[in-house]
Parts: sequence; structure tokens; C-alpha cells
Amino acid sequence: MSKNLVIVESPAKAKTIEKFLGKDFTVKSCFGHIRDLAKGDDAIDVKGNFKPNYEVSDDKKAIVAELKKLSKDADLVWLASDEDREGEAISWHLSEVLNLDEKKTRRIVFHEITKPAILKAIDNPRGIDKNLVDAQQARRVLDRLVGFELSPVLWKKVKGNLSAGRVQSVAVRLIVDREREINNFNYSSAFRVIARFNVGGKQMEAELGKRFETEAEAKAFLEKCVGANFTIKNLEVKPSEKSPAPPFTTSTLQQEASRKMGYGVSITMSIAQKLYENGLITYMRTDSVNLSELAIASAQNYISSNFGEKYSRPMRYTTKNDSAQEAHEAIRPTYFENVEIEGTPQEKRLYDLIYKRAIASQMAKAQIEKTIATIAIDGVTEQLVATGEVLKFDGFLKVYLESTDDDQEDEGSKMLPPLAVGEQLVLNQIQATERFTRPAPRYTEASLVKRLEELGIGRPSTYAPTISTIQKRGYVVKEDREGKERNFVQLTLEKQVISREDRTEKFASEKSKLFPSDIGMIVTDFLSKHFEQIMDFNFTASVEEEFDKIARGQLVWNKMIEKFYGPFHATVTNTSENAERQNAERTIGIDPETGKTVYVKVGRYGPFAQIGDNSDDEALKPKYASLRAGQLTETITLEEALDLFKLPRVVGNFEGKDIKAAIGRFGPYLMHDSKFISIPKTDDVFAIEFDRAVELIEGKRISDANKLLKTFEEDAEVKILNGRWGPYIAKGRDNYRLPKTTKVEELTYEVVAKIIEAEAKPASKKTAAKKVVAAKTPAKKTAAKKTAAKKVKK
DNA sequence: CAGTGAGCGAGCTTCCGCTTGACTT
Repeated sequence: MSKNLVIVESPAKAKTIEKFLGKDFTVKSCFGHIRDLAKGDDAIDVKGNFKPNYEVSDDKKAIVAELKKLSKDADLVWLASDEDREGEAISWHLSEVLNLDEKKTRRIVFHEITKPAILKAIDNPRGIDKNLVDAQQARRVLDRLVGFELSPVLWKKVKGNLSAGRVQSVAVRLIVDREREINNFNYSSAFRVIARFNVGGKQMEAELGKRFETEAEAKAFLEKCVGANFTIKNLEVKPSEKSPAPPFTTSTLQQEASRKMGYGVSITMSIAQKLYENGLITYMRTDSVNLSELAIASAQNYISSNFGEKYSRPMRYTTKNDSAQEAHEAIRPTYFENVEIEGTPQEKRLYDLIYKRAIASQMAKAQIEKTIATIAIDGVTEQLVATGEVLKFDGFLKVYLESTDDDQEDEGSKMLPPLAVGEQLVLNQIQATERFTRPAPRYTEASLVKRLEELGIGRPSTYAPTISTIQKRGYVVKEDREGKERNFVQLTLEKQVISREDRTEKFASEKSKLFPSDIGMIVTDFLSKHFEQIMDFNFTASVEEEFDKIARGQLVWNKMIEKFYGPFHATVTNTSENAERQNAERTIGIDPETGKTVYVKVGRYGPFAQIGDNSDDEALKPKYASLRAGQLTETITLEEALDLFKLPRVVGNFEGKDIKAAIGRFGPYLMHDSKFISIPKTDDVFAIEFDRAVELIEGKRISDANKLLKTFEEDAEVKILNGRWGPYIAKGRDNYRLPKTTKVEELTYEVVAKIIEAEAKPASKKTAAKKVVAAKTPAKKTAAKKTAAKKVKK
């Protein structure tokens, strides 16, 4: 039996450290927190100094039992959880739950998983910092109180299954605020003037220093340019340099993977997790840009021998973020010698990104020479400016360049042809183009994470889960949206003639952006009205200051909570008793056909439009229609609302049965002979004609025939179908998995019947009911599925 | 998904931060 037991948070870390420490040390992982507040409402004794009631979570019972046994047999137990608030608490919970003797317990910390760092830590043990633990308890208790008191208010005043919290509610608010900013944005336009010259066979572009507000002004300017001389008046050469970005933190990795590869934050994190588990990168949930001495030295070595000495620039980065706890290194490859790795294409791409970012961070600045040419126009005061860039030394640009969120109007750095002051230029054309101002862009998952990090809200381990939560609750949807068209004017001066063209462009099209839903807006407004403090962007920052005081021993944690909870709880009670129910009802106009009032509001099944008032008289009952995806009660127009009542629409009669066109949850569809056929985006559900509808129905029949792989005489209900994940069994509305090795041609009914029997689903109504319950309690759902899967294996 | 929207009342939901798997119809 080993004399020393070291406990770390992550199993991958445990494996690495065990190698450094030799045979006298056993290194085990506790898999994060082992204990948490009890699930129910008795978790915090609000009348008894907020005493927390902790429980070992079910999924941690086994590991706790194992650690208990190992710690009993060990001479010394080394608590090596991370050096931050949460890590300190993990060590404290371990010492409590494992009942560790203080005399044989050591607390150690390291910020990097390198041999010298570990050995140094072992040489410098300390005790558990109870103040830091108390700061964590305050954080935990505050979050529980806020979340579990606010959420029930929403169930009462808005609808069930909603949630609120210190982090998620502010995240939703950011998106709601941005949406309104965009909806209220005043687009204005101005004419941007670009001249194109022919210089020694090459094209050169120059822009006018000012924009014209009206077409008339732009035209007047072009008229002055007819027959004018264009002369280089001044040439200015300015050296400049560009520095590499620091190596990745969780947040910057999520941003770059989103910008460069289009990955959502959860995808990025799960790929990074794989890389970490395979020992290829350092820990992926970090807020630090720091690199270990070893890493810097090895990067320097790699750069010098592969690119040359002058490309190396060893650099220590420091984070600017106050809320950073820096328990780990920045994200970097474990070995810079691993230029390429084995793995899935996604793993390779993400690794490549991490690798290049880390190596570039240790490389020299790029040297750039900027040339600015000023061009004078005869008889005109305004001047044209042409800029060009020459890369004198590429430096870090040899491997990596960071992307930006806003690269829609990408200027592109161009070289200028050789020019001389006084030189007369040959004009090809001058164009004055109407350009519009743009509102701030909608958030992507990653840019929302960036904003949250700036506000100090949330932690690297919770960014991705928070983004998922606000989508799961229906506050926010991630979507693509078609752009709208608008007209703009372009004036062109060419060959001394001015011409005018009306052109159209698409704008405001969005890809994978976050949009608020009606519920997201209702909840945000409700919380902002009644719980201003929680919705304040600075709330987290201000409580963090208090947590820091607790950590420094200047404040007692439950006193701090008490001061917050008193007024907060009073507001909760007051709101719960007195606030009105929120349904976002809005009158949007009068139906011209019936003269009745048209409303929109949010009901049990989501937002809908209503024509006419509620009435007991059957004949006068109002008409209802659900809003379409992407429509908001806040912004829908009367015309759009009335359109909703034009469906379902009978398109015609085919094979003795009506074809109906309507819009469902998954978009526009046709229904014929009780079968559904999706209407593609290229067709308009309001206008689709009979012939086209029949074409779609027949197309669907052909693809259905291909989907059907096999049927059985014994049971017409049972079919083998070809699905997204390959062939599967369908019986009625239930589906069953086929073993991966199955050869469909050889499949007999007997085998199929056995698989169905083994999974033995209850009658379909009960399944439906069960599914609803299961979906609400994810823990139970997985448990149930596990047992089902095991049964199949037997 | 498949055209629902009254009102009542049961019993359910919910937080943030540490960790990984399990597994997709």
C-alpha cells in the first residue's frame, strides 16, 4: 500500500502526475466537487445563519467510498485540488467527508502540470484556507437562494419550467437588449466615393476623405470631377507593427473556433476535452494566458530551429481580467514537437488552431510598412486617399492570424504601385455608392461568452452549459435568418459621363446567431422591473468584491448573505403576491374584413394572434393562429398577423383527396392523404400551386420508397427503415436499434421480433407520458436508458 | 408538429461551478 495519497480534480491530471511522483505516491481523482447543497428547499437554514446542508451527490458515492478507504491506509493525504475558491472548497469537503486527520493531511497547489511545479508544491504544503472556503460557501449559497427563490416567481407569474439565476438571466438580458437595439436602429445612409486609377497597368483604389449625405451632393461632386486632373500631392510612409495574440483561454478558444470553424461553444469544449484526455493539450477550462517556463522554453526552441532565431520572442502574458482566478495554464499543446496529431478531422482542426495560437504567441511581431498617398483633384477641396501595406517581416503571421467578429466589410491590405509626388493619374472611374449604417451585430454563442467574461459573469466551466440552458429554457434560439432586400443608389463617372443606377442588396442576413423568444423578452422585462439588482450587469462584480473580502478574512460569509437576503426575500414575497401575470398582450389593429380587434399574446402553447374578443357565444368565438418561428409579439405587424389566418389553405384535389398547405413546428408543409410533405424554402406556402404541390407529393413518394429497406409478411407494422444513423426497426410509432453488424438482406422476422421484445416498450400512450416526465428529470432519464440498454445486451 | 388559447388544482419544474461519461431514430 502506498504511503501517500494525492487527490486531484481531474483523472487525466491524476495520470500525468502519478508519472512524476514515483511509486510512493498514489494519485487519484475526485472528479470535481464531491458534495453539494441538498436538492430540496431545506438545503439552507435561512433562519439559522444560513447553515448549508451538504450531501454527497449520488454519482460521487462510489468514488468517495474508494477515497475513504485509500485515505485510511495512507500515511499522508495530499489535497491537490485547484488553487482557486472552488478548489479550496473541494479540499475542505474532502477533508470533512473523508474525515481526514489534520496531522496527516497536506494542502498543496500548482498552476501547471510540469514535474518541477509538482515537486515544488510537495515541498511547500500548507493548511486549508478556511476564509477562501467561506467565500465559496457564500457564492454557492447566494446562487442557490437567488435561483430557487426567483424561479418559482416565474412559474407563478409567467409559466412553469422556467428558471432564473445570477448568470443566465443576465445572459438573456444581453440578447434581449441587443435585439431591441437592432429593432429600434435608425438606418441612415451616405455616399461613399471610391476612385479607381490606372497606374502603369495596375489598378489602384482611393477613397474620398468625406461621405456625402445626399445623392445631390454626391452628384455635384462627381460633376466637378468631370475632366479634372488627379495629382499625387503627398506620399507618406509609416512603419507599424502587429503583435501576436496571447495563447488561448476557454473564452478566446470558443471565439476563434466559432469565427474560424463555425463551431458552437459546446462542440468546441467536447473536442477540446478529447484532446486533453489524450494528453495532447493542457487543461481546456482556464481563464489564464500564462504559459509555464517549460512551455516557453520549448516553444522558443522549436521556433528557433524551424523558423530561425529572429522569429523567436519569448513572452509572458498577463491577464487583464479582474475576475480571473488563474488556477491553470493557458490552453497549449503539451508538446510543441507534436505539430500534427492522430484523431478525427475536428480534433485535428482544433488542435491545429490551439497549436498555432500558442506558438505564434511566442513569435516576433510582424513589421509592416504603411503607405498613404494623398491625391488632389483640380478645383475640389476634398482629397482622395489611397493606402497600401507592405509586409516587411512576417514574424508570427507566418503561422497564425486572429479573426475578428466584425469582418463583413473587409478592406484587405493591398500594395500600392510605385508612385511619385506630382504624378498625374489616369482615372478609370469614380463611383459614389450609397452605404448604410449598421446596428451592433447580434450575438453568436461565442461572442456572448466574450461579453459575459468581460462582465466577470460565469466561469470557464460554465460558459458552454449556460449558453445551452438559456436555449433549453426557450429564452433564446440559435438561428439563421434570411436577409431583407433594400435599394441603394450608385453614381458612376466614367469616360467623362455620369450615370445613375438603382441597385439592390441583401442586408441583415444572419448565420447561427442568438435571437430572443417572446418568453425570453417577457421574463427579462419582468425580472428587470421587479429585481433590478439581480439584472444589473454589475451585480456579479459587486458580490465578487464581497467574496474577496470574505476570502481575506475581512467579512463573515453569513453576515454578507444575511445583508443581501433580507431585502431580496422581501421583494420576492412582495412580487409573488402583488405582481400581475405576464402574457405580453398587445393590440395590433383592426381586422379590415370583420372590423374586430386583433391581438397578439403568449399562451400555454406559445405566442399567438387572436381576432375578436373572448365570448361565451359559440358563433362569436375569436379565431386563433400561432405565430411563426422568428416572429415576436413585440414586433409583429397587423399585416403579418393577418397572413397567419390564411392558412391552412386547400391547394387542390389530387387522387380524390384534398391537398392542404399549412405551417407547422418544422416549417411549411403540405398534407395529402394524412401524409406530411415539407415545402422547401424556395416555394411560398401562401402561393404554391396545384401542379407544384403534386410534384412535391410524388417526389416524397419516391424518397419514401428508398427509405423502406425491408418489410415482413408476418407483421405489416414492422419495417426496416434507412435513417440518419443507418438502418433501424420501426414498429408503429416506436423505433428500435439494430446491432451495428446487422446485414439487412439477411435479417429475418424472428430476429427483429426478438429485439422488439427485448426492449418491450409499454403501450404507446404510456410511452408518450413517460417521455414527458423523463425529459423533465434528466438524471432519471439516463438511468432508465442505461437499464434498457443493458437488457438489450443480455 | 398536425391546430389548441376558460379556469381550477394536483404535482412537477429551478441555481452555479467543479468534474466526466453515455449516447443519440
